[in-house]
Amino acid sequence: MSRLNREDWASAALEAIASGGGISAVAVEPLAVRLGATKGSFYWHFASRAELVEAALDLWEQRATVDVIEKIESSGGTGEQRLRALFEHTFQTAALGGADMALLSHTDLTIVREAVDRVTRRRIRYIAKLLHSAGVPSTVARRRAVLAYSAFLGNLQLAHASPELLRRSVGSVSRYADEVMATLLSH
Amino acid sequence: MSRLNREDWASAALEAIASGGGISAVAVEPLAVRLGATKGSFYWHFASRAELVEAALDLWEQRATVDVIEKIESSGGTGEQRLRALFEHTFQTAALGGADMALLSHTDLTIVREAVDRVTRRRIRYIAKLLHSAGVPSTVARRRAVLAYSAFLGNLQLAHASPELLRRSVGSVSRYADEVMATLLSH
DNA sequence: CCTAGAACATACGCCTCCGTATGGACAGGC
DNA sequence: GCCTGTCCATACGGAGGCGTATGTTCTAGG
Repeated sequence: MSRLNREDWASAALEAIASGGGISAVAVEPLAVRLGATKGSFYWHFASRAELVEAALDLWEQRATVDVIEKIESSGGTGEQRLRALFEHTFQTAALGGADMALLSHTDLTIVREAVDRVTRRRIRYIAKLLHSAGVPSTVARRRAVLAYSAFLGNLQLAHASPELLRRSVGSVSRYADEVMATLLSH
Repeated sequence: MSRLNREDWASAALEAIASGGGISAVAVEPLAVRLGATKGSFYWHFASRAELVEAALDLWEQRATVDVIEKIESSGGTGEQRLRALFEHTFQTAALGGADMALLSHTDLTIVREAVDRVTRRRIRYIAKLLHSAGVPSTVARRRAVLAYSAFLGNLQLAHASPELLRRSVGSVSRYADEVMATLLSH
């Protein structure tokens, strides 16, 4: 393995978070083993473990909001089509265990709560924007964006803790997405 | 402090979980300090830390489902009135940080996931039962119970990580409960 | 080549927690 | 009042993780 840089460590930390371990999986020595390095390397690039956690959270914030939004935005289409694409993307990536679930689980830590809060606001704001450009009045759009995101979070939680329960009661994912879309766009 | 028994320890452990610490807050030595005792006492009542976690989860399962359901059931009233009472109770206790949020955050641990799964099923089953006795056909009642619970979970999550966001977008709690009730009982 | 600094390895002290071992205190039965 | 079993304190060993100190390799520039 060649030499490592700051982002290699941050990326590995984020990966560790996403792999179910949560924040406590961001431990210097295990990560060092995983990267074929030692603590000596780590403490060259970072001043402390907290700094690594912060870097991993920054990385997550970027990938979970900015990157997704840019991808959707560059795909063209109407507001409604983009909204559909966003749901599609969300259900796919969220289902196969991104870091979202793991981070939502650690909002007792201030730094995590702040990052989650920023991501939440950015996502809701974007959903509201898409709803608005799909014809929903902006004040209503904001309320519904919050509700939609809340439903998404609950669904994510259920999918994680009781997957079979969800499979039996909710039908296919695409049909569910259609239902949600219809509810959000109704007037 | 007089002598302790098994439930004193389990109760203290559950309290530690509810106080934001999560499962990792169930540590023998800190709990011993908090109870004015030592590890010697603990390891008399329990064989291991895992056994304490299990006991705390059992206690939570009892208080978060059976006790609540019994309380609602004994309060009398129609199915609709009981449903309203359940929501009232739920929003109140959940808001001021019960153990729910902390436990939902640790479903990576098998024993927690199983307990959460059982609680989830019991709660959804009860909601469905109330909906049914309020006139909703049983199959529809079950689907809506899942959706209602999912919305509850998402709301809980938002309330925990971004409380002000929620306060601004959703109006008063009672009005929100009315909206949810109306949606669930519509046909 | 050779040197300076960047990148890394090794080894250590410290803390926190788990679990064990063992001795003591406190009750009730006789 | 003493004895047995229950309940608890003290003391220890071990593991894992953080952070530091100090040595060692790699790499670019001259």
